[in-house]
Amino acid sequence: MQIVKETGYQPNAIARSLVNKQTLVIGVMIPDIGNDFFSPMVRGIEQVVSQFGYSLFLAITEGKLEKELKYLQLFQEKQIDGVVLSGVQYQEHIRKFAKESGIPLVVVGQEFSAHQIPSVDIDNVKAAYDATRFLLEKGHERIALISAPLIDRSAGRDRYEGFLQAMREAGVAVRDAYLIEGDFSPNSGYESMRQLCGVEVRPTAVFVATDRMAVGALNYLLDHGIGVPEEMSLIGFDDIELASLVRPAMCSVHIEPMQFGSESGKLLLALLKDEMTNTRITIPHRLIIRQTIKTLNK
Amino acid sequence: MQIVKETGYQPNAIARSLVNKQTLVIGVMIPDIGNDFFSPMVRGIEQVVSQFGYSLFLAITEGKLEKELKYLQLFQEKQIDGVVLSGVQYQEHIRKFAKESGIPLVVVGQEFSAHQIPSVDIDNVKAAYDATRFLLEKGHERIALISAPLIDRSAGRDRYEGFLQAMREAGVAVRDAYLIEGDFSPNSGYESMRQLCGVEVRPTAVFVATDRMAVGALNYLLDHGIGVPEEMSLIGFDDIELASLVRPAMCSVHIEPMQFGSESGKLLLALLKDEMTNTRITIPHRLIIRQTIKTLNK
DNA sequence: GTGAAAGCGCTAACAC
DNA sequence: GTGTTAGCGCTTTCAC
Repeated sequence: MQIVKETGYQPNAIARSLVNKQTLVIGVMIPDIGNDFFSPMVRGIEQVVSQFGYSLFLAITEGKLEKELKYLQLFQEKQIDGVVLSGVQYQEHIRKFAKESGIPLVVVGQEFSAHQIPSVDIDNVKAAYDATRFLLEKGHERIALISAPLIDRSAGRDRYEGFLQAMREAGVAVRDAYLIEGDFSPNSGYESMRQLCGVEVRPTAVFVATDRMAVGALNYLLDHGIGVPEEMSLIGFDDIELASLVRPAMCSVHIEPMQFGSESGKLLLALLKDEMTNTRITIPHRLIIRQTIKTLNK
Repeated sequence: MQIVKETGYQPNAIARSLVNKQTLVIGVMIPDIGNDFFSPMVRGIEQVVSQFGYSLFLAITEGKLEKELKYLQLFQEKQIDGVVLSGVQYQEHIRKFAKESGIPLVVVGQEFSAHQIPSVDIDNVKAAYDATRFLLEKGHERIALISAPLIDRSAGRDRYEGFLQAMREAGVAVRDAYLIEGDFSPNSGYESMRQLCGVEVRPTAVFVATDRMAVGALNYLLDHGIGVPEEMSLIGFDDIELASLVRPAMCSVHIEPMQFGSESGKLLLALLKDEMTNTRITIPHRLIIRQTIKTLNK
C-alpha cells in the first residue's frame, strides 16, 4: 500500500471493464447541448448516476441521422452500460437498437412506450389544455395558437391537441387564421405574430407552444407598439429562464427539465439492476402567472 | 464477412483500447452545462474531434473541488486520451494533473500559460477596454462598472482592468460609488443597478461585465421607468442570445463560444499527434451595437 | 489466509 | 498471404 502511494499507481478501468463486462458509463444522446431543455436534463442525469459511480458519454447528434447511427454503434462498441436519449428524429433505428443491443435504454420527452421502451415525459396535451383553459377562464374567446412543428409529437401535435380540446370543450370556435405553425425559433414566433395581427378580427390572446417562439411573438408586439397584455395576452410553454427575464415577464407552463434527467437517471439505474422495466413516468407541470395575461370582462 | 453480418458482430472497443493504449475519447470538464458559454463550447469541441473518431466524456463539476478531483482521477483510470477543461476553481490540482498524468490538456477561458499549459481565451482586458472606449467616444464620462467577481481572473479582474485602463487613458476619473461587484446572476445586476441609481450623481452609462447581469440591470431600469438608452446607456459582455432577444436589444461584446471549443479541439488534436505544444490561442472579439447606447453631445 | 494461473476480446508479432 | 500466439491489466478461480 505504501508502494501504491509512492509510485502513484492508478488502476486501469479499461482492463477492469474488459473482465467485469461493465464500464460504468452511460451514454446520453441528444441533438443539441446548448438548449434550455437538454442541458438541464443532462445535469439531472449526471447528478443521479454519478452517485452510483457512473459517468457520462455524451453523444451530440445535431439532429442528423448519420450521427445518431454512428453513436448508437459506438455505444455498443464501447460497451456502454445504459443509454438515455432525447430529441430523436428517426425512431426506427432506436427500436432496432433497443431490441438487438441488449443495452438498457430510456427515452425522454418522446412517446416510445408503444414500442415497449421505458420513457419519461410530461402530459403535453393536458398541459396545453390547462394553458388554454386558463385563457378561457380569464374571459378570452378569440384565442390563437402558434404551434411547434406538427411532425413533432410532444411539443407539436400533443400541445396542438390540448389546445383544441380546451376550445372544443368550452364550445368556442377556432378560426383557421388563428392556427399558425412555427418552427421553434424566436423569429418564427415574431413572424407568426405579424400574421396574427394582420387578421381582420385580431385575437385577444395567443398560446405559444414554446417560450422561445413566445418571446419572438412578444417582441413583435413590443416593436409595433401593441400593448401587452392590454391589447394582447400571451402565454408560452416550457418556462425557460428567458420567460422571466423578459419584460413584461411572460406567463408560461412550467416544467422542470432537470427532473426529466433525474427521473430518467433513476429509471435507468433501476433497469441496470434488473428491477422493473417498461415503465412510463409522467412529470408534473404547472402554470406560472406573470404579467402577460389580461382578465377580460365579457 | 458474411458471418460478420449474420451474427451482428460488433467489435469490442474496450478490448481494443486495452492493447492499443488509446481510447479515442477526450474528457471535457466544466462546472455547468446549462450555460451560454460552456454548452456551445462543448459543441465546438465535439464538432472537431468527432471528425477524427474521438468522442466525449463529460465531466460536470458544479464548481465543486471534490468533483474536480474525482473526475481528474477518473480521466486517468479510464485512460482518456486528452482533456479540455474550463471554469476550473482550483488551479493547483490541475497543474499537478498536467505534470503527472501525461495526458494532453488544454484549458479554455482561463489563464494558465504561466504554468506551461496550452490555453485558448479572448483578450479580456482589451475587450473591456474597447467597450469602455466606445462609451467614452459616445460622449459619456460618468461611466459605471458592474463587474464580475474579482476572484475570477478572466471575467472579473481582466475586464475590470480593461475598464480602468480606458478610463485612465481618457483622463476621466472614476468614483468609488461607480464600481460595483456582481456575482454573475441577473439578480445581482438588478441590485447593482439599484445601487447605482441611488448615487447622488447618477452615471449616464454602465458597462456590465456579463450579459446575464446586464439583463438584470436593464430590468431594474425598465421596472422603474428609467429610459434606456435616454437616461441610461448600457453595454454588456458575451453577446449571449438573450442580449438580442431583450427589448431594447442590448449592446454587447461579441465572442463566439463555439469557436473556443473548436480551437481547443484543434489544439488538443495537435497535441495528441505530438505536434507543437505550449501554445496560447487568442479568439477575436467585437462590439455589437444595438439599442442601449445613447450618443451624448458634450 | 496468500499465491499462481486462466481468461476477458482484441492487436501485433511471428511464423508457415 | 493465412494461421497461430503472446500479452494489454485486471478479476476470479483454484490450489496451497
